[in-house]
Amino acid sequence: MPELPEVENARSVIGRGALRRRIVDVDDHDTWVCRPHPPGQIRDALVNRELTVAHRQGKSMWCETSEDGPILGIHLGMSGKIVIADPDGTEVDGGDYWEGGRAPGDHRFARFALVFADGGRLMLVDPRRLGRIRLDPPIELLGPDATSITAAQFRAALAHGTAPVKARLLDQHAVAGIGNLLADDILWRARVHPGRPVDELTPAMVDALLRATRYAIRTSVRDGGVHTLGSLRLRPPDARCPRDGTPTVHGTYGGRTTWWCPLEQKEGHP
DNA sequence: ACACGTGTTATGCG
DNA sequence: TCGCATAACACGTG
Repeated sequence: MPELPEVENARSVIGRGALRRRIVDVDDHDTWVCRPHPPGQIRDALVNRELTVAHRQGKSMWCETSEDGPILGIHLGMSGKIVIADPDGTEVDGGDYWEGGRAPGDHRFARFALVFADGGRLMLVDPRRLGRIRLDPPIELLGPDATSITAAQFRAALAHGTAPVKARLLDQHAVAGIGNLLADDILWRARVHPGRPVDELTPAMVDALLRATRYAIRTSVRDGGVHTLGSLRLRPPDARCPRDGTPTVHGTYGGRTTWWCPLEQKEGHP
């Protein structure tokens, strides 16, 4: 499922395959994925325009449109994928990221589409319909992007409150782009317990978390996904910490299943 | 059949 | 009002 590396890949798919092509039709009939827009509203706003630039911040994408048109917001959710197809339906580009069991060319779950003048199309393929398409999304609410966050911004994101650090890392308003697997990897790498309240983090822990964030983001983007992260081996069956062989434990923080090494990531005061 | 899920958001509580 | 926790969302997969 998409995390930041997959979203960056999807953005590049849009950048190389969907810009500067005149839009002649839009399939926006799925009012769940396209909420809050009624059917036809996105079409009316985009027909005869072009996408001009594709942006990403965290796991959110958006495109600028020609002639001072609206911003088109795109979010993949947990199951979405961007696919570019030829006029005859042949898939031209789906990126080289996660397929989620989908066979290339399977467009049964296309929930949204831009149709270009030559008949080609950009589709959001999304079986679970957890993705989102909307006009003028509230991008100003996003925190600093995890790929370019500064030390000062990172410290500020963890500075206040009592939330478990794992929940704060997942908060897209604090830092944009950290998903469940990346958060577990960052905490494991930094040897910080996921349940530690952010106001009980020491400066050394915050520094370790920043370094771990940069490492995890950099390597997973380079590798095109989170699947090369060592922390995946914290997960069952019979999972053991890749560093010390301790059987791992799991719980729930920030509403998501969380795995950690009980030897290295201890609760309580350091 | 049933539980689970790599994401977000509405709702409710103190 | 704020910060945080939880349920809900939708549906394929194991």
